[in-house]
Amino acid sequence: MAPITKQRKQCSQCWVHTRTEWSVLSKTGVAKIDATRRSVQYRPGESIFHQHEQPHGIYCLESGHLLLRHFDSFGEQTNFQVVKYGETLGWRSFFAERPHAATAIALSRCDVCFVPGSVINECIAREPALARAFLKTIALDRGPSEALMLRSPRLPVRVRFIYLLLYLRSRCANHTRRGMLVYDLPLQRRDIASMIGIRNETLSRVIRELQREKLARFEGRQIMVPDPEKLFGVIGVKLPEEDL
Amino acid sequence: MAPITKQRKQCSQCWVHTRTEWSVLSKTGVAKIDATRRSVQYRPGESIFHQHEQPHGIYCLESGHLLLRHFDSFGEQTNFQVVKYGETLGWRSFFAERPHAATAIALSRCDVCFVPGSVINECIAREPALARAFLKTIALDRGPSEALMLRSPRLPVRVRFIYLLLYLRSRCANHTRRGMLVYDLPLQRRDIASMIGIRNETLSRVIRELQREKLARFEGRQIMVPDPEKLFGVIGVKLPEEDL
DNA sequence: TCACAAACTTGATCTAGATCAAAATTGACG
DNA sequence: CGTCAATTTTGATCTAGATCAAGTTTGTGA
Repeated sequence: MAPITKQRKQCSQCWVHTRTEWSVLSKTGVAKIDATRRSVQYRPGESIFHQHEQPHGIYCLESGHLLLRHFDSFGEQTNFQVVKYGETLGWRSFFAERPHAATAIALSRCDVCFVPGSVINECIAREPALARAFLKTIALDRGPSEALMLRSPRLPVRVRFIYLLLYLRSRCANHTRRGMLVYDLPLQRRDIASMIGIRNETLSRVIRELQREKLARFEGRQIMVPDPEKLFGVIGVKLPEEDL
Repeated sequence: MAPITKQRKQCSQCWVHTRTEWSVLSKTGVAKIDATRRSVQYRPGESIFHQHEQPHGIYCLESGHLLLRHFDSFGEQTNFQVVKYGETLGWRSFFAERPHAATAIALSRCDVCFVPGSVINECIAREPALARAFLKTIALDRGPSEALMLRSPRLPVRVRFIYLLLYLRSRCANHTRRGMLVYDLPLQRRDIASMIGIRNETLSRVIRELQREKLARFEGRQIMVPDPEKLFGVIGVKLPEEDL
């Protein structure tokens, strides 16, 4: 089935616009983007762009979650990023002027806008604030330290998994009033395992262990963490005050 | 011993200026930077900035090599980048507006210029081309795929090591006319091991093995690769024509 | 050029996590 | 609601690479 293309409401009225890099743009800039963007809906499993393809612009995720997945020459695949509604994607390859290093796969129903590169280039030339915004986005994206923690082969699997939960917190978790952290994962076990470079079976065992230690409860795709401070304390990370 | 501060020749006459992001700047821009930058010389082992420090600007490496090293909360350290003369550094944290995620350590005698953030901000606001240049730099920096190959715990150590050689090629290797690739590493064995997350001893064994297979010859800090195409073929990477 | 420390290599074990092989659970669809 | 396929869990082994313990080489400074 081909993805569904439809014209949506204006950018200036789109809630996403206020939360992304575009928010720094002038009205003229937004109008220019609005005039050329294209909105497409994807179903779970469909892909938005493919590894090795030449990038032609930047995407904007209006709803849903998606996954960035890299295939290497050994046939192994690694998921290295979850993208949440309200984020932009595809900028790294676009600004690097290199083929995409990953494939973006919809995890749920996704509304995605595509903004052509030519328009972005124009806007950046005219409004330095947009460049600043993207500079910050790229600079923050999985800064070396975070990537290092998730993948360092020297760290035990359970540590890497807890780091992953830390990473996923802002993307698929909510706090309840009792301070409990609740994840609604858009991911299967296999996808989770692939994010920290381990096998399915190993993930199962780690989960069992954390469950036994009462650090977290796992029910299907839901994870409940009764005491986040305790869980993340295991990896020596203190959560900022406002997060508890 | 305190690092040596000295005033050097003008930026406009510095060979580095022509090869970095600054090259896109107007004369006025360059002059502005020249007026505020500060040049410092470091000896091997000295550090240029420290993990957790707040960034105040961007550095420019005029000569020498340095290493970016990350310390985690488990006391492990990971080297994740070699910076070569003619490159800038410190931009990621600067643009992310976050503390440095790594410490920069001189591997050899290094001449480093520091450009204060306020001037960079001014230049970027005035000349979008500079923002573009940095966007490209950050976007290219260890794009996910490269980082993934060097650190993926699923890849055997020998594969990660060959990927490391591929990565280091542009930073500390030269081709001879016979097509042989010669590395002059500014790194000790332990530093190399730390870049791919393995132990010293394991690195020794991998080296011995590659030597035995005649894929490379190791003499101290020099590595000779008689047939690069063959070596990198092991990891399924084809070098672009112009590199052979 | 000698002596001591640091860096590196080698060999012998040990173990975390992979791999293999079933079972158990979940889910999708008629 | 029942059936079949996909996903996940569990258990039993196996192994790459870590760890531990000597050696050996290299480098540095008197």
